[in-house]
Amino acid sequence: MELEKYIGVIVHRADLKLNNYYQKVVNPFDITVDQWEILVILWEKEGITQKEIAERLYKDQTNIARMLFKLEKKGFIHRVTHETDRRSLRVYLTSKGREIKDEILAPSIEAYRKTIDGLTDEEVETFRRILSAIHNNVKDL
Amino acid sequence: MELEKYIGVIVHRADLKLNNYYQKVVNPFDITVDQWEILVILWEKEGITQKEIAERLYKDQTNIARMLFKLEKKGFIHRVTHETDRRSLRVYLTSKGREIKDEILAPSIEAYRKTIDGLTDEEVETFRRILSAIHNNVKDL
DNA sequence: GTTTGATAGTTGCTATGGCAACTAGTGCTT
DNA sequence: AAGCACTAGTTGCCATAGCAACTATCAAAC
Repeated sequence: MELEKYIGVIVHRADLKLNNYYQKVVNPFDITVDQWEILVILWEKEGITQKEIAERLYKDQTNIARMLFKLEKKGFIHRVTHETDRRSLRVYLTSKGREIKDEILAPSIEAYRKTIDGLTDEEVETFRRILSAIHNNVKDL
Repeated sequence: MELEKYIGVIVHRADLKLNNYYQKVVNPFDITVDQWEILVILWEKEGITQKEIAERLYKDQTNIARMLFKLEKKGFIHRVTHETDRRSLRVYLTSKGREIKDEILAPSIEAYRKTIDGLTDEEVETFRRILSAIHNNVKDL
């Protein structure tokens, strides 16, 4: 069976290019795409724990912790021990972390627009639906 | 804008799950998914150079070299200097590398089937077409 | 035939991903 | 209150990804 027939193979290749492109978009802000994802969550709601961020992003708690460490080192966020549960850390934005929210929005939307260029709204919706179905098919296997 | 609206984000999440599932399929053969991709190419044609493998897989030559090193260490392939161009290395399968070809085919096809479970042929084709369009939209940006 | 530019591959660095083992704090049970 | 299972987070290990700098070789120009 040909390599390109496997859905995983073509999705992986597309993913790499997409990530590559998105990385160029967020590069000027001195963050990575994954760090940007964390910031998006925090712009929505501050004070959540590392575990909650991991769940919200469907990512490994281990890596969230490491990314947060880098974001903290770069001055975008800071972490404080949870008042009632001293195992947990609440994550808050610094002013630097809050400031780039508005700056990054326009290039982000522009990136989204370029990603779906030439496709109809219906095609994009169809794509989302089928990708979601595929995702569901393999997520618990 | 919501995180899940970004195509790159949802493609990335799906990619991780797909890779995770495919990894479980090839695990019994003591290889990773990316190493399996290299083997698929070699089952098709032996004696090609590392550069050719990288081009065929749209991957970084650097990483192909490292993966080949691991495949060699595990005894699946061996490399010999090109007869006329001593900079190049031709990659060949060992008997061990050839043997797993047939063993791995059935589980691979089964994995493919599970991936697209519940989707019509037309939906799969549509998905391939739109993914390809998205891929093309970002690949040179 | 020597210089010069291009090419194949390697090494080193930093990024995330996923897993296992570990620490420290929590909370239930007795 | 002592014991024990559970949980949040960290550390270590190995996987790929992408980039820059490097070595060795080739090939074309002179």
